[in-house]
Amino acid sequence: MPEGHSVHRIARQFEANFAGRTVSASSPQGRFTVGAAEIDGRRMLRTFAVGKQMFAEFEGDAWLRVHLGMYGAWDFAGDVSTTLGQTGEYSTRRPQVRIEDSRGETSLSSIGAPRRTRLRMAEGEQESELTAWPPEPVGAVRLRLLTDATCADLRGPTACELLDAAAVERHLAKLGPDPLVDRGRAAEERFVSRVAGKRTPIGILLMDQSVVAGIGNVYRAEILFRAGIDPHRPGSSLSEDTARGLWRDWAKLLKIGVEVGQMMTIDGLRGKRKADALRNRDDRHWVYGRAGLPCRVCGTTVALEEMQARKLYWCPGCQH
DNA sequence: ACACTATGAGTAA
DNA sequence: TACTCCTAGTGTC
Repeated sequence: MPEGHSVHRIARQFEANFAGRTVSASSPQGRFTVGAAEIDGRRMLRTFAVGKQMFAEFEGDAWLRVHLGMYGAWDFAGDVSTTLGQTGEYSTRRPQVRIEDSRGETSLSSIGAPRRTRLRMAEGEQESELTAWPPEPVGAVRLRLLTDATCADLRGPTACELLDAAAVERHLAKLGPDPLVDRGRAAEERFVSRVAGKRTPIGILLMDQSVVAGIGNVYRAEILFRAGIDPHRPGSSLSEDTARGLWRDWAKLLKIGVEVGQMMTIDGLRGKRKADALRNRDDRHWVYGRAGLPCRVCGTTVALEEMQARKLYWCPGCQH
């Protein structure tokens, strides 16, 4: 679920609903009690994402750093106003969180990873429980951030810690360029030169957050397929233009991902095919998760192997 | 009840 | 390369 696009969406959600507001913080699960107490009652100044990491600044030089890891998630409830799309990443298999906006209208949230529905009441439950505010925490909520109107629950992060500005800088310094943060030509050049100087397979370089921030296992496989590049090729074997193309395609896919709320890596679809792709994860990618199936382009069986303890999907027919 | 999986990454060996 | 941490959903017995 969380590659770079999700984290940018979540950061935007915090900007929309938490920035500038006083926030109460707690750790219902109990594993972040001290940190939550530290920011409880402070005003959140801003939130931004770099790669897969999110940083939220609170007044008084208190920074929250969150990394969702492989299955971390933020669930939002209450007023979740946003200009983002509402495509519904989890519409088919996961229940959504019902959102009531400031006008009292109800919609479904596709932000974060809604895993619980409040649409259905258990038998015998009171109506008041349905609309209780704040909602009862469900599952292992590491951190709950709450304003008068909006509730954000964090579960399963691989990192959740409080830092000062200097420590934030140290984390940022380790990260490679993120197309949504580093928009200039310099970022592109930084990526290109990092790739050109390494004999490491490009399939590994794309996953290295110090080379480029935000790409995960899905985007890695898809970007390389789209470029027709064998993941095993050393970075140094790619032409400068080819490396540049990878960066630009990542920038394009990331932008789509943030807008749509899904890793849509087969872009340009229309009509039924687009609808299918939005609804079914199986129709969304060229090679990711398609081991043993025929390549959508050439029919060659999509290969699967372990690379750095992660599953690598690619098409030996299309990628050289 | 238990086993296994996942869009991640740090650390030890 | 292997182990570790975090959580929830799915599949198997």
